[in-house]
Amino acid sequence: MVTMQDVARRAGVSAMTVSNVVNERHYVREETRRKVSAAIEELGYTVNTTARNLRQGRTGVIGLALSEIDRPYFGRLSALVVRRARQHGYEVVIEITGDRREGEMAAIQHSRLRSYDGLLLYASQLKADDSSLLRADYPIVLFGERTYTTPVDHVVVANAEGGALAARHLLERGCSRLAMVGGRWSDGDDADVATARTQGFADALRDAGQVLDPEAVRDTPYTLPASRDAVGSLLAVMPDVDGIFCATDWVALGVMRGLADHGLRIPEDVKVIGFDDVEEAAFARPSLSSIAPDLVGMVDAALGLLVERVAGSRGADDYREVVGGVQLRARESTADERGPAIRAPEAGGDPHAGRR
Amino acid sequence: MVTMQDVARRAGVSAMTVSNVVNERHYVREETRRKVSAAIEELGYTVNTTARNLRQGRTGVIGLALSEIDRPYFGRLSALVVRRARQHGYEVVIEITGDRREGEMAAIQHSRLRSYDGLLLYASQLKADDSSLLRADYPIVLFGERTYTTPVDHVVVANAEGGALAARHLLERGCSRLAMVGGRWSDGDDADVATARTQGFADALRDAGQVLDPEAVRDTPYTLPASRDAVGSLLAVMPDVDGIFCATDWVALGVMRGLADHGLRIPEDVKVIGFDDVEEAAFARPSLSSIAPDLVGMVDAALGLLVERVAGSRGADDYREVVGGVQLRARESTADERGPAIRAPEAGGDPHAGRR
DNA sequence: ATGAAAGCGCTAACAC
DNA sequence: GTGTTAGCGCTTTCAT
Repeated sequence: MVTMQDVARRAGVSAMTVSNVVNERHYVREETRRKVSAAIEELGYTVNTTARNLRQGRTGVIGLALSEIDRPYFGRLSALVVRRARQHGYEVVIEITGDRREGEMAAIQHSRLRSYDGLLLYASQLKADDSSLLRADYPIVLFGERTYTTPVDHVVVANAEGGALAARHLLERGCSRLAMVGGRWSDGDDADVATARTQGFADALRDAGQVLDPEAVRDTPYTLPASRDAVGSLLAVMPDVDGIFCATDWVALGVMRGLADHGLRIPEDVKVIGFDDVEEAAFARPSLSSIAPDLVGMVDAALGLLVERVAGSRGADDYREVVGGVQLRARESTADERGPAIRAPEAGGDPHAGRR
Repeated sequence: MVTMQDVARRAGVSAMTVSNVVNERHYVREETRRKVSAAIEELGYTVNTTARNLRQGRTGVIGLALSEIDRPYFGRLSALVVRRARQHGYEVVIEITGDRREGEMAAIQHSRLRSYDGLLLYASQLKADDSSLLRADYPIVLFGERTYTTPVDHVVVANAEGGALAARHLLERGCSRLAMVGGRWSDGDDADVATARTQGFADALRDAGQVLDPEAVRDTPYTLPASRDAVGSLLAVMPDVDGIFCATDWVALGVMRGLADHGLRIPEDVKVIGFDDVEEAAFARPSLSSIAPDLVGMVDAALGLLVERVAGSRGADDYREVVGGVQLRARESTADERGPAIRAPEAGGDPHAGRR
């Protein structure tokens, strides 16, 4: 292994000068710079990041903890985080929590153990009781969940607003027997992704004079098989359903398959709308209407908050909440029989991020 | 920040003893161990991985370089790699190459710069000419590409065999006007994923007395829009196509959408088969027949090779090639009109990995 | 079974 | 502008 010392000897300077060249500090004489650069080239020197990090008291790595990586939404999220983090000078290590509370808590522990500089945590299962963990003297930004009781930086989709958009869209397209798959009724102060979307959906229906039958909200895991099978149990309690809001597009893909298995046509018999606007949605048959969150804006905000927190440039009591905007993308799966089907897909728009 | 020294003072021992406890070395007296553990607990000590790594000359991180993360196949691959690597005691940092040769070369450079302990590289664009890079005195395992000219550890899907399986399946199901989307004719010794699958497909057709029209092989990017649009150009040269082999399932999803846009029914008018067996495939409508590689076996093999290489437990001239097995998964998209449609989906089997 | 000394490769702080 | 000194937190080596 070639060290700075080796380069310094070769170039006839001190290690410090090599360091100055490597780090592009400006006050190095041009001639010296060239000598050192030549020596680096000849010896094939690369800096030892570990040593640099030890000296600087950082690791240059942030953790990204999420439920699963092999689902379109998380794939897209990861891609955005990795790219953006690198722009901030950080590498990203991915941690899989399996969507379990223990997994999410373990990620926090593990993250500190591994000495990441900070953690971006997609937490769906952490409850207010777990706040002590989040309070940790450790830079954490929560993503995708809203926590009311704990002071913690977090970025959240406008879940309730999205649910309301979906409700109004289905009503407008003539649906009257509405259901939700992947929904859950809130049972306290906390609102996770599922309950927030359900609440927004139910509230908007109520405002329109409709009541959402509790039986019509199927609380199923966000997997393709479970979502497909949810159709059967939904039809058992509501055989004449004509509009389904799915908590995520992934759920919707399973539901569409389930409806087909029951011989139901989309959108003629049942209209379907999802949430997340993953790329698959626009190419499914029929193309899937969806609520599109401003993922790019949210990732930017989250990393901004995390980097600030790591740098300590924000006070210990100064916590922020960023709410990502949502937009309706109407496609074939909610097309009105009276109008022409909308052809898929269009380019993504540029939703706005609200900041409080 | 709490250091070993702090713990040592608190427990009334030396730092070395704390180190011995932390690393679970066996020759520590039980009483001492308890004292130290208590001090660690009280002070909330965690080891500084950076310092440990500096001392041990490793980073504990391996790089995973792949084209894109936000595609089902790569999502699944990443999930497997992350889980398996952790079992070997490594974290994984993901690098996106964008499926460009420069991206792949940059990943190697970057990886050395960042001092990862090793690199798992999904390379599709590296040519034999770039062999010097791979020869680097740096542990690299190639994944998904076959390289003939360079001595390098690599793990590869049985691409040609998979292509042949697809060909024979389509023929067996009565197709006679065959095409391929996402295929590419080889132009040299090297065979990347696309050319290997194309070759296997074409060879199997030839063996069955069919000739694959060069015009019927559409070399399009592996994206949903490009794959959908490829259907139009394919129909222009081959209006009566009745069987399409898609280089990946992702391509197939786009092709299925494109066929629908042209009013063609699957499988009645055109049968479609993909490659990779991603979860979406089994839930598409119709469910997509696919060639399923033994991903689990391949990831195990790749990490095994990489860990050996990092540990230096294999000679500098001892390079291995591992070939991952493939299996046919027949589903609705290639169903025979004469027989009943096969209902999706079944659990994944346990393909065999061949080792040469 | 435990401790003391040394040093991994780098850079902050200061001296020249 | 460039060099010297010191030390980040840990573990290897060797002594006790």
